[in-house]
Amino acid sequence: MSAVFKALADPTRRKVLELLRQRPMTAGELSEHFPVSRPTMSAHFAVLREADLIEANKIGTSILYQLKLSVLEDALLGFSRLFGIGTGERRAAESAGVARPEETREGADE
Amino acid sequence: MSAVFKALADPTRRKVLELLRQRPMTAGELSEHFPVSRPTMSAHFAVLREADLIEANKIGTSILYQLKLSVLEDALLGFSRLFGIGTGERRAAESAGVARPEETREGADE
DNA sequence: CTAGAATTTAGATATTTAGCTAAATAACGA
DNA sequence: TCGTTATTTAGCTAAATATCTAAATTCTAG
Repeated sequence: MSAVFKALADPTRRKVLELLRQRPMTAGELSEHFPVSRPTMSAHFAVLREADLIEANKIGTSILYQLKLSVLEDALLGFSRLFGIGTGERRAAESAGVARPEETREGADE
Repeated sequence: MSAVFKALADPTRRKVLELLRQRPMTAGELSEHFPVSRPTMSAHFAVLREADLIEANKIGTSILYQLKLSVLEDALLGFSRLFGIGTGERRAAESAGVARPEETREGADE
């Protein structure tokens, strides 16, 4: 999981994932969306691969990258659940011995 | 949002947030859970404060840290929604050629 | 006011990271 | 085979990060 969050820490990599949400794209196609060199993009792809967030498939001379949505989903939901955030039940974790209630945010779910 | 993901990239900081989910704790109390020095922990707290994920309140000679769950929630849900993960309807878009000509929104990042 | 406790700031170092250019690899087509 | 295209690997630099020890800050008690 640490690898996933590490990968998500960089804006370029997050945007790559967003692009891949639409459809698989080659390394070159993805690179066109960013103002950095191809080798730099290649390094970003390597980090995303390392985190198992994308999958590479050689197609001729190109490499087609594809989002592994389930991995992203597992990491995000898994972490969110630790805090009662998201699809799961929204549990009031804020009401523990807090001196002053300064923000009663609600209506997330449930 | 970038600051939040940057903050979440470190395991120590993620664990601090988890601890604070249970109840507010002082810097010293939090530090006891980790094998690093107080100044190092203080730096981690600064990153979390910078990302607006925690709030500091001086209590006597101590500093009580408190999780700002809504900020974490907004970041996590906001990003998840970009991928159709979580609260919304999860549609199976994992298979390759989905390619909806739906003009997907992007650039809501950073 | 002085001592002590909790925390942060300062200053230093080692590691990691993001970026670059140039070169290597791989797959194709002529 | 040769040249072209797509991508990665190598090698480098600059900046950011995580860590430490020592010193400064802030607050409370006595």
